[in-house]
Amino acid sequence: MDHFMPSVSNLTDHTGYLMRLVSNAVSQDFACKVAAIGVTVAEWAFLRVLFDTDGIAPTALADKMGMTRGAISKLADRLLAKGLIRRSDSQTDRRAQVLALTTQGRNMVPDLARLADENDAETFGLLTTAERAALDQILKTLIERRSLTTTALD
Amino acid sequence: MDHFMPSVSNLTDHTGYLMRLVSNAVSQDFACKVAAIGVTVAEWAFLRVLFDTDGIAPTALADKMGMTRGAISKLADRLLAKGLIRRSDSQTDRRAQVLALTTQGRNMVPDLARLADENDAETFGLLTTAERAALDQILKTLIERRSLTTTALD
DNA sequence: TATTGTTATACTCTATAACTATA
DNA sequence: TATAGTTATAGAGTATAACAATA
Repeated sequence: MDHFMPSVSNLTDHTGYLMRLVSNAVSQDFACKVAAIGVTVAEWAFLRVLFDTDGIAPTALADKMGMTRGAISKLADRLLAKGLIRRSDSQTDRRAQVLALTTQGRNMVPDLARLADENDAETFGLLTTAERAALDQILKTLIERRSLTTTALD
Repeated sequence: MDHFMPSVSNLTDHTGYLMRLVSNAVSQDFACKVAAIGVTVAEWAFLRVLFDTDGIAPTALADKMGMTRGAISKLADRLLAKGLIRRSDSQTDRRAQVLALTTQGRNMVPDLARLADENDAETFGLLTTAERAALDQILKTLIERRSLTTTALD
């Protein structure tokens, strides 16, 4: 007499689960590092985009970052309160706004970038050069195929 | 006259950033799928652990899942309200409790596991077999080296 | 009518710590 | 005193939708 054993996959059978484990750990480590400078991970990404695309509209930034306009609005409020960005009215469209870095904000970006470099090195430095290259390639493949082009991929 | 150009790394130069992008997208997709059954991603993991380790204490579960006792307590409240788990007092230690699946909860796990399988296939099926194997291996390496043994890795 | 940006609401997840009851 | 579990608080992130002003 056979028992039909329903095969129930383990959590760790799923690549998505493994990735969430690693990703959350890396993000939390990074969050601790940037917290020392007084910003969050989302704020760092916001500032980094403005570093290249200064004078961007909130809606455009939302598209670029894969966030809603409401979320961008709240983030902008916080960064404004911290004196890291400026919010001004568009000259051409009286509904629209323009977001830009303050001098303080702009000066902070290289420091934050360095922390991001460090964090990446600490975590992924554990891998061989080949493994690391493979991982980057695979992640970029997934991002492309799934059109997760939150921030233009170079 | 040289300008010293401070090199500021891009967001996409960081493996951690790429991974967060992919991981968040995968998790959100999965969250939508399991929401149809009425649970969250964290609740799925909770139920899946109980499926193998029925009758576990909250503190032990917190250790196993890499969460605080407070977080486990809130999760347990929700799962209790949904009728998916049972909470009883330990026989041996009157401070301690025992968490176990209800019949309804146990019956739900294979369905959830199937959704997790599907979600994984949809996302990582885009990769070649070799790429997928490499990704799993690399993630497991990172989890081991960083001791992210939230749930025992097989 | 559609779009820009803000605001309100709500929910998940996380972290810290105060609290009780028991050991 | 240490441990088991609960609860309160707070902040980050996410999502939806109502709203006022402008196009």
